[in-house]
Amino acid sequence: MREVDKSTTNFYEQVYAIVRLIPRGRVTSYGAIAKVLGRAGSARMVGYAMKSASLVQPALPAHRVVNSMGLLSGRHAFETDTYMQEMLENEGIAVENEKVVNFKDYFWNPNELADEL
DNA sequence: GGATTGACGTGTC
DNA sequence: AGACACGCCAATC
Repeated sequence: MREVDKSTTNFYEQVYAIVRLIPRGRVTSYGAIAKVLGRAGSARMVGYAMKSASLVQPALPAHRVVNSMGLLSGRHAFETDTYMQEMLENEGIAVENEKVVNFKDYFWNPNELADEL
């Protein structure tokens, strides 16, 4: 676990940094990201940050971030409510009924790259 | 500056 | 299995 800056301003940047590191064809959860940031249990903050991520450039692969159940909870924040699903399917991730199929199998743990942060 | 809100998570009932 | 409750903490009103 790398030491993270406690500055709240950097909190968003930390989130963005991790999201950008998500490999293609993989997904992760808000809780996992929050955990890396030392805010385990505060996954809401991650989601909140992601909401503003739409304004960040380059655009983040936010479609690869879902909740712990693999549900595309943030799909509605995209240009179209189907954009997120289509994007995931385009990367080889099956999405059924608004949630990732075999989510556990596609799950990417950001803790593995904590050293690079 | 207190109250409300939220792209969540885990535990109970 | 599905519904409900509570905690978390920054941002926004």
